[in-house]
Order: sequence, then C-alpha cells, then structure tokens
Amino acid sequence: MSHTLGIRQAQKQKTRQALLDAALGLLEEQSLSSLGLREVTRAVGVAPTAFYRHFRSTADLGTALVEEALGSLHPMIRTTVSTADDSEERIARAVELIARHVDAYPAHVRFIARERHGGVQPVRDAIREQLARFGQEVKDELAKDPESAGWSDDDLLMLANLYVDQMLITASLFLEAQEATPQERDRVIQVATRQMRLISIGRHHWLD
Amino acid sequence: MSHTLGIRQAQKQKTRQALLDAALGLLEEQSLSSLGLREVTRAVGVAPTAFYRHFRSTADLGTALVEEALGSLHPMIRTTVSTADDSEERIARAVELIARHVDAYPAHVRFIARERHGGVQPVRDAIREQLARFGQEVKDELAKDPESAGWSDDDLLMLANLYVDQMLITASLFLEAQEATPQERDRVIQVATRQMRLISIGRHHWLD
DNA sequence: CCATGCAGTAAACAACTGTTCTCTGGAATT
DNA sequence: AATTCCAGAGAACAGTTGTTTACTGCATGG
Repeated sequence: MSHTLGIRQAQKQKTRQALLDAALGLLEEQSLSSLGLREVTRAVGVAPTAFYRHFRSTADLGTALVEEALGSLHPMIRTTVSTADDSEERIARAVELIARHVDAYPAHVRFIARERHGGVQPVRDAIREQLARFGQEVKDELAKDPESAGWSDDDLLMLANLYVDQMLITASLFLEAQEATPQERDRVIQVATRQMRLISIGRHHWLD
Repeated sequence: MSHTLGIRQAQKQKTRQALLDAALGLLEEQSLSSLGLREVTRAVGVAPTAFYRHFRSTADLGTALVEEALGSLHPMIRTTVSTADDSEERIARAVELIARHVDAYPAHVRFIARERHGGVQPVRDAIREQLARFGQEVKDELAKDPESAGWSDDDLLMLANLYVDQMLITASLFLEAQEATPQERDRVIQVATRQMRLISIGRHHWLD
C-alpha cells in the first residue's frame, strides 16, 4: 500500500520522529506549555530552525503526539470490550491489558494524563476528540451485547464514557505504581478490578 | 482564636495572597511548570525579588495553592456524603453542590485538574495527599451507613475513591461546559447524575 | 526613643527563549 | 546533464528568565 518514499522523504520522517521521541522524553518531567523548541532540537542534535520544517510550534508537535499515543489504540479497545467472555474474565483481561500497555508505553500514557487538562488548548481538544471517539466505539460494542437490551442510546454512551474514564484512571494508577514494589502493583490490580466489577454490577441492575 | 496580627504581618499576608491570586489567574492559560516567578510579580506590581520573601520557588507557591483549593473542602465533602437522605436525592444534591463549587471557584478547580498529573512533582504529591484524605473521609462516612454492613475495609475505601474520582470528573465536565449553552450544562448534570446512580446501584448489589 | 528586624526595591549577571534571514549541499525532477 | 527544490545549518535579533548582591524605609520590641 505505502508507495516506498525516496531518500529525501525518508530522512525527513526520521528527523520528525526523532523530534517526537525527544519531546516525549523531555515531557516526563515537565508539561507541554513549558517545553521549548530549542530544548527539543538540542536533544536531537539538529539546529533550532530545523524544527520549523516539521512543526509550526510545540503545540503542533503536541497534537502529533496525541495522534501517536492514541491513534493506534482504537482497534485494541474495540476487541477488548467486544470479546464475549464471562464478564468477570473480561474485566481481568482488560485490567491486565492496561497494565501491559502502561509498561510498554509509559511516556505516552503520562503525556495523555498530563495534557488532557494541560495548559495547551489545541492539545486538550485533540485528546478530548480521541476520547470521545473511544466513547463512541465502546458504546457501539456495548450495544451488540444482549445485556444492553432496553438501554437508551444516551445511557449506553453514559456507561461507555464511564468505562473510558475508568480506564484512564487505572492507567494513571499503574503509572504511579510503576516504580513501586510488586505488592503495591498487585494492590492496584485488585482495586482497579473491583472498581470495574462494581460498575459492571451497576450496569447489570440498571433497568431494575 | 486568631491573635490579631500587627500591621507588619498583615501587609505581608496581603502581598502573599496577591501573589497567589495572580498566579491562579495566570494558570488559567498555562501550567505551573511554565509559570515564571517574574510573570507573577509583574502581575501583582512588586519587584521580582519580593517573591522570595514568600515562596522558595513557583513549585512552593503551587503547593500553597493546593492547600487553598482543597484544604477548606473537607467539611463540605463530609456533610454531603453523610446526609442520610434517600439515595437518589443525595446524588442530585451532590451534583448540584459540585456545579455550584465549580461556578464559585473555577480557577481553583482548573488548577487541581491540571496539576494533579502536571509536571511539578511536589504539587502532584500535595494533591495526591489531599485526595487520599478525601478518600479516607468518604470511607468513614460510608462506614456509618447501614448499607455498608458486611463490607470489608478495603472495599469501602475502593468505593470511596471511586466516588472521589467521579466527583473530579464531574467537576471537570462542569468546567468545560462553563461557557457553553445552558442545555449543554443540563446534559452534563444528567450524565453526571446517571453515572453516580449507576455506581450507587453497583454498591447496592455488591454483596449479592 | 532608639536599635533591630524584615518586607520590598533596584541593578546587574549569565543564560536562555522564539523567530527571522541568508546560505548550502544533495536529492528529485526534467 | 542541467535545473529546481528543500531539509537543515548558521548567525544574529530583541526579550525573557532565575538568582545574587546591596540597599532603603518603616513597623516592632526593648
């Protein structure tokens, strides 16, 4: 599908990715609104002016990071919600999936948690849009479940967003526990699992 | 109780408060890690060096803001959770209380939401500590409720933290809807109410 | 009433920022 | 083979930053 692009474009994308990676690293200890463009280029080893060949501003780079962090996550979410297991096992699977994702991409998770309410509006908007998509997709999967019979569209979306928020909270908990003891991590797993379970119980008795 | 303090101390606290207020204002459009101390003093109209008479750094000022934003909120939370009404009415009361608080102190709410996962560790820690206190207090109130019979301590705390997180999510939603149309605000009220209700239902059937 | 303490001032510091302009080497196109 | 294009370099710009040092004026306590 992807028409192999010339040496020219390849190098460009390489530098672009280097800028994104460097920025993501720097953002572990600060927030986007304090990230300087010179700081990023210095970390990569290119001239400050090279930055403009790829991004208009650090805010622009931020929205690109949002795409990188969340864009490829949609299929994963869909399949996780839709697998028609026993509810209890599905919860365990989801929690472990989140744990693995946080371990694999901690900087991405931190970035999203930090900039969701951060000081740069375009980035906040980009994150909100992605999360809204997640909400819709979760809702679509929930709608297929027999248990959703009799539910209004509004209520399904309400529940879907509750799940999405809960996933973010859980991811953030795993992030905090990342450098803690294994038993602390286990405690996070337990808490996250039970909170999900409680929500699922509420879902089950919603129409009573 | 408070021994009336002299002209000296009074003036000092006045400038200190002015610094806090100015910082809170500036933080509406950026995050703490990008807030400059000169920026703050300029907004107040004092010399940059005056800043050091009150705070070691902007991070220090940040933790003071955490105290200001959350410190006085504990009694309010306690009474809201403890009032032994019908569950449905209690939810409505809580949601409206959050709405009023966001209207009264939008900058405080934004600050907490932003810096909870922000780039300044001491501030993150201060917020986490306050939220943990909220969790404990909510748990204490829940424990008094007859419905909590048979619940383990861990599960009560798990539920309490779920409530606390839900309050923050709701506050953040109200913040976003603050400059939106009234019907958008009503939609937020509806969603928040139903999410709380679903959690309460889950709570009710937890021991099944 | 006088000496001390201390909130706030003023100036200077090296280091840093985003942005503009001009230039260059090599890939891409013809 | 000749030409165009463009990612990146380099230098310079006016402003900004945090922090130090020495100071001033006034409320405070003896």
